[in-house]
Amino acid sequence: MTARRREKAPSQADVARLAGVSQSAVSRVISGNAATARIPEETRQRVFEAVRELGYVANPAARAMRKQRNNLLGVHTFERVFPHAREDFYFEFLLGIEERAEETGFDLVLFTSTGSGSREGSERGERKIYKDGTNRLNLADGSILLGVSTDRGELARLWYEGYPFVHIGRREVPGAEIPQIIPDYRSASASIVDRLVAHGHRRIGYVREWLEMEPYEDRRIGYAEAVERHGLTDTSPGFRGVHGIEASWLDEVARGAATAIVVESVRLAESLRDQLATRGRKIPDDISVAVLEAAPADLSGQWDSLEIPRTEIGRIAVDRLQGMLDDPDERTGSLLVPCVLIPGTTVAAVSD
Amino acid sequence: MTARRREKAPSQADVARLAGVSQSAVSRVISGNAATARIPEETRQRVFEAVRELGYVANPAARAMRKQRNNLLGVHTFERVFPHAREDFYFEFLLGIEERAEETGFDLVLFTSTGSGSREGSERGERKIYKDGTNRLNLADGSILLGVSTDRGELARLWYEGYPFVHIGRREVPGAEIPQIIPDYRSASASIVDRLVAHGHRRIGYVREWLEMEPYEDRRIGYAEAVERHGLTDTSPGFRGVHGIEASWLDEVARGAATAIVVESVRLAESLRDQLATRGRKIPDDISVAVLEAAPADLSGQWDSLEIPRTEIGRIAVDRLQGMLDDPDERTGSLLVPCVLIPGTTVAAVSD
DNA sequence: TTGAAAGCGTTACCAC
DNA sequence: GTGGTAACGCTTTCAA
Repeated sequence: MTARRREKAPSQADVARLAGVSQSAVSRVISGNAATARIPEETRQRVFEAVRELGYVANPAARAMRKQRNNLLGVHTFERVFPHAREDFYFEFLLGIEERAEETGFDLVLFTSTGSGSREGSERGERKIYKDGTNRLNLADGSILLGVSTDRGELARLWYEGYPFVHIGRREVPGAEIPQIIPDYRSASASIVDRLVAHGHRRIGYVREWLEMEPYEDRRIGYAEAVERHGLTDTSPGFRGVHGIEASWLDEVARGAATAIVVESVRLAESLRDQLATRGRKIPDDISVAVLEAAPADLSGQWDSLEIPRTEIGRIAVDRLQGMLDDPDERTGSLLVPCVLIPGTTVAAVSD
Repeated sequence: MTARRREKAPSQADVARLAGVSQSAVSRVISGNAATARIPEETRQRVFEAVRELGYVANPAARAMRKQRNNLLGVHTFERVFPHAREDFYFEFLLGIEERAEETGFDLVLFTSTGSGSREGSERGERKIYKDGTNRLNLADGSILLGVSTDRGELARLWYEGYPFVHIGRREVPGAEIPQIIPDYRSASASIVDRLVAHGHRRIGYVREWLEMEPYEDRRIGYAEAVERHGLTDTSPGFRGVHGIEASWLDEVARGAATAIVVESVRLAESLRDQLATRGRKIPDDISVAVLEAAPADLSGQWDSLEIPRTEIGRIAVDRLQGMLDDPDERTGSLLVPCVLIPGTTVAAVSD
C-alpha cells in the first residue's frame, strides 16, 4: 500500500462521472439538501459509492467561496498565545473559547502569521491585523480579539469595514462602537467597598497600578463612586491618581489614617503587606486589605479578592460572535459580565 | 462614523471599475507580480488609490481556491488542547509550533469542530479527523497531529489519501509510513543505563507504566538493549512485562536484589520512593533511581531524568511539514530528536 | 503594457 | 426528480 501521490483531489465532477449522474446531483446528495429535491434512493447509493471509491471529500475553499461562510472563528491575540497561556491571562479565555467552539461545531484560527516574524524579535511577538494591505482576519467568518497592547487604529478600521468581531475586555475607541465582553470591575470594586463598610471601615485608601488601561479605569470609577456614595474619606495617593505605594503615606496609615486599603493587584498587595509588616502592622488585625483582581490562595492565606469568570467570558464571546454572524444587524451592544467577590482572610471588622 | 453595513466586500472588479483599468491588471498590481508584467507607475498608483478608497482586501477563499494554497497549518489534537495545555503535555509542543508558524508566516487552525460536541460529553473531548464523510483537515495546507490517537484507521486513511501531515510522537500504523517527529526515548533509556553502569551498578530493575503505546515501547526496547549489551541482570517484574510496583519484589530489592531502578514515570518514582522508605531504604543512598520522562525538580530534589525537547519538536514539526508542502515527494522519513539526560540527585555510586 | 477569458470546485436557481 | 448553467473572486495564460 502506498500513499497516493497528491496530484489532484477528486472533485464532484469526478464523482458524477463515475456515478453516471450530473454534477449538481452529486452536490445535492452530498449537501443532503433533501428538502429541495428528493433524490431517489437508487441514485443516492450510486453517488455514495462513487464517493467512497474515489475517497472524495469536499474542497473547503470552494465551499467557503460559494457560501461566504467557513465555519471558522478567528482568535487574534495581540501577543503570542502560548508563552502567556500558562499565566492566567489568555489561558482561561481560550479554554472557554475552545469549549464553545467545539460545542457549536466551529474551528479556530490562530492568527500567527501577522507577527513580527523574527525569531529573536519581540519575545512579546506583537501582532498586527492589517499587514501589507491585507487583512488576514478575513480568513475567518468572524474573530475574537484579546490582548493588552491593542492597536486602537486597527480596531477602528476593522469595525468601520464591518468585519464581525468581539473584543474581550473593555477598549475605548473613539468613533467606533466595538462589541465587547467586559468583566464588570466597576461593580465589583463598589461591592468591595460595600463589604469594607459593612465591616465598619470608614477611613480607607486605594493603591493603584501604573497602567492606565480601561480595566483599571473601571476599577477606579467603581471605587470612587462607592466612596462617594458612602460618604467615606480617602486621602490616599492612589485615590488622587498616584501609582504605587508611598512610604510617607504608609507611615500615616500605620498611625491610623486608614483602617482598610483596596489594592489593584496582588503584586502590590504583597508589597503592601511587607511594608506594613516593617511598620509593625498586620493584615487583617490592624489593617484590612482587598485586591481588585483574581488572587490565588497562597501560604499566608487568601486575599479578599475577585473571581474573573474568564472561561465563561470566552464562551460568551463565541456565542456573541455567532450571534453577529447569524444576524449581521446585531453589530452593537457590549456585554457586562459580573465578577464574584472571593472572601478571604484579609478583611476583618474594624478594630478601634 | 458608522460601521459599514456588511453587504458585499469590494472585489477586484470594483477596484478595476473605479481605477478605470481591467480586473486582471488589478490582480497583477496587487499580487505584485512585477516580473511577469511591468505595470507603469501611473497605473499602479491609480489601482492602489482605488484599493484604499474602497478598503479592498483580497478574499482569502477565492485566493485559496485558485492557488491551492492557504498559508494555513492545521493542528489536530485528539483531545481538547487547553485543558491539557497547562500540564506539560501539549503545551510546549504548541509553543514551538506557534513560534515557528509566526516566523514563517503561517496561520494556525485548531480543529475543534471535530469534537463530540456536547458540553458535558467527554471531558476528554475525543476528536475525529473524518466526520460525516468530510475531512476538515483539508482546510489547511497540511497538519500537525498530536495526542493520544486511538484511531489508527484515520491515520492510515489520511496518509493513503496523500494529505500532507506529520505526527508528533511515534505511532505505528500498519501499511502506512506516517512521517513522525519522535523523541528518541530508546537512546535516552540506553544512556540512562550506561550512566548507572558507570556508577557501578550491575543489578538493576525496571518499573513500567500500564500503557502500551509506542513511546513506552521505545523506552523498554532501549533499556532492554542496554541491559543486554552490558550483560546486566534484571529480574524485576517490570522488565518481564508487568506494570506497576510489586511489593514482594520490593522486599527483595530492599534485601539487595537491585541497587538501581529505572522508572517510566515520575508518578511511579514517587510511589517507589515512599514504598522504599517504609522498608527503611533511602534514595540514592541505598538505591539509585532514574526516571524516563521529564521530571520537574521538587522539594526532595531533582530526579535523574530526561529532558524532552518539546518546543524544539514543535518547531521541527512545522519545518518538516512545510518541507512536505514545498516538495510533495518528500512524503517520507521520520525524524528522531535526541533527549538530553538531566542529572539529578537520585543516582549515586553503588554503595556495596 | 494591457485586456479578455478560461478555469478553480461548489452551490443554487431554473428549466426540463 | 434531475441536469444544465450561472455565479462566487481570484490568478494566469494568451492575444492584442
